[in-house]
Formats: sequence, C-alpha cells, structure tokens
Amino acid sequence: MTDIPALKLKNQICHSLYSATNALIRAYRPLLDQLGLTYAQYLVMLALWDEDKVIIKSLVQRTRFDAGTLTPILKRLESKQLLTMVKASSDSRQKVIVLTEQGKDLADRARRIPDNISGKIDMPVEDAQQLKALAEQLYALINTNLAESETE
Amino acid sequence: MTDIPALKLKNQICHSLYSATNALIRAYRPLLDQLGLTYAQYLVMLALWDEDKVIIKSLVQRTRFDAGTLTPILKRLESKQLLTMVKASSDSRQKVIVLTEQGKDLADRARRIPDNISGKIDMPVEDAQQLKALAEQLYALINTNLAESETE
DNA sequence: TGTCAATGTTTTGCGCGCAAAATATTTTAA
DNA sequence: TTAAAATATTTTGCGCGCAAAACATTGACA
Repeated sequence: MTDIPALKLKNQICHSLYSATNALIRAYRPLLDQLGLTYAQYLVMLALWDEDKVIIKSLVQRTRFDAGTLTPILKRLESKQLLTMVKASSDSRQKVIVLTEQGKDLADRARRIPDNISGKIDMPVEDAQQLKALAEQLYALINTNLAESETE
Repeated sequence: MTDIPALKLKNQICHSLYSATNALIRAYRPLLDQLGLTYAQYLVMLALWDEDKVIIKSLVQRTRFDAGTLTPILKRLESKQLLTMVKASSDSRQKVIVLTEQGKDLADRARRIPDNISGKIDMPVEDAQQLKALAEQLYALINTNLAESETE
C-alpha cells in the first residue's frame, strides 16, 4: 500500500532491534526461571554482583533502568531475601542496597547461564561483539543527541 | 565482587541490546505522541500500511508480536478509529483487519518520522545497516535454535 | 455423524518501562 | 534562619510482553 520505502516495516532498524531483544529475553527465561529471576531482576543482580552496598542512584546509572522501574524490582528482590535496603546514615534520602548471603550465593548458580545462552544461540563471537559494540554506539548517540536537543 | 568475566554486566550483549532498544523507543516517543500512537501501535500501523485486509495471524508473523499482545493493541487502534476488525466469511474463527480512511491518512503524517529520527540520532548509514543485519541474524539464530531444542 | 484434535483469537495474571506527580530530605542563598 | 531550589526515591497510571488457560470454530477420521 505504502510506496514510501522509509515507512516499510522491513526497513526499520528499530523493528529488528526490538524483536531481537525480545527474542533474546525469551531465550533467557527458562534458564532464569530456575533461579527464580526475571530478566530485569537478573540485570540488577549482575550489577550487584559486580558491586553492592551502593545507593539506588548508582544502580540506576549502571543498569540504565528508570528509577521508577527499579524501585519495584528492588522490592521484589528484597522479598526474595536476596538483598536488603537500608537508609544511608550520611544522607537519609538515600537507600543503600546490600546483598544478603543468599543473594551472594545465587551468583554461583548463575555462573553457567552465559555459556548456556551462547551455546543455545551459537552466533560467531566476532558478530556478537560487533552487535554489542554497535548497540552501545547507538545508545551513546541517542543519549548525547537527545540531551543536546533538550538544552537548545 | 564477582570475578567471573561472563557475569560482568558490562560484558553482556543483552544489556547493550536491551538499553539501546529502550533508548530508541524513548527517542520515538515525542514524534509518535503527535500521531497519538505508542511505539508498538506504530509498528502495527507500519505493517498495515504495507498491507491491510489481512487476518491477525498474518500480523502476528509480520510484526513478530505475540498474539496475546496484539489483540489489545488492535482494540486500541480500533477505538482510535484507525481500523476495523471483521469476522472472515470463509472461516469465522479469523478476523480481518481493515484500515479506515483515517488509518490510511495517518501514513501521510507518519512520513517524516523516519528522517526525523535518523536526523536526531545521526548514526552513519553503514553502521545502522550493519546493526540491523546483525540484529536480524540474532533473531533468526535464536528462533531456529530454540525451535530445534523443543523438538529434541 | 459424532468425537476429538487442530487452529485462530481472546483472556488472565504478573512484571516491567516510563512520564509525571508526590514525598522526604538536604543544600543554597538571601 | 528561613524560604526556595535541588536531590533521592516512591507512587500512579497506562501500555505493553508473554506464558498459560479459555473459548470458538473448523477439520479429520473412525
């Protein structure tokens, strides 16, 4: 119907990116189910296994989640006894996220997930790395350019 | 904390892909707001501008949306008077999606969106095309490999 | 011809994703 | 020192995203 090439669904980068991301999350699901985690919760736990005892703002930056998204995710992880949230003594607006022993131990069970996923998908390593690099580039471009257009 | 490189958040392709996709959707939002569409609704409209008078199953394949996701999206587009859903005469399990005049006319107003977005983001064309190709490759790999593992 | 499997679509329930508003606390500056 | 601006987090409201179950209709075949 439409003869405008740029409006063709199959020419949309965004559609490819969108469906690939969703497919990837679906591929993770059966593995994460065994840990009792959703994909978003897994990303937060990855960040905390890197470094915990951090305030929420730091997690917002590292996970790139919206603060309004992160709050309920943290509450769910807390109710699973994987972490605790305590008021910071220095600034009581802040909350510090601390992994419990259970939360730390979960890292051991998560170890096999990355290999398991790459085995399942079987994309050449160079392609996967390039995909990651290009996605990072896109993320950076969007954020710098959108930030600029707001201050104009 | 974790010394397992594969468990480092910054080594996760999925995190880059995930945050780039979400950032891209955020970049679309102000443009799509002017058309009264969400991003998912826009993808469905793109598919219908390509070809309408199709059954839902065909839209599921082309948009790669889950059927359970598509139903409420179609209802919202119907309530915006952009399309109608009519039972197929040949097989009354099926529903045919037909664009209204309003729905067709919206394509004109959507024309400037692709250029507007690429201007906003300003990624080299070759990079963008390669990103799209790699995302398509990933999507295809996940789907073939997951489909296989289910029949084993 | 009746039963049962298959197909197309909708519903349900839960967890994001995010803009905007609300809340609580701290900092700034008059 | 106090009012106003800034900062950190939570809440609200809406729209997905999707697995699983439900529902309606059709097709297969004994």
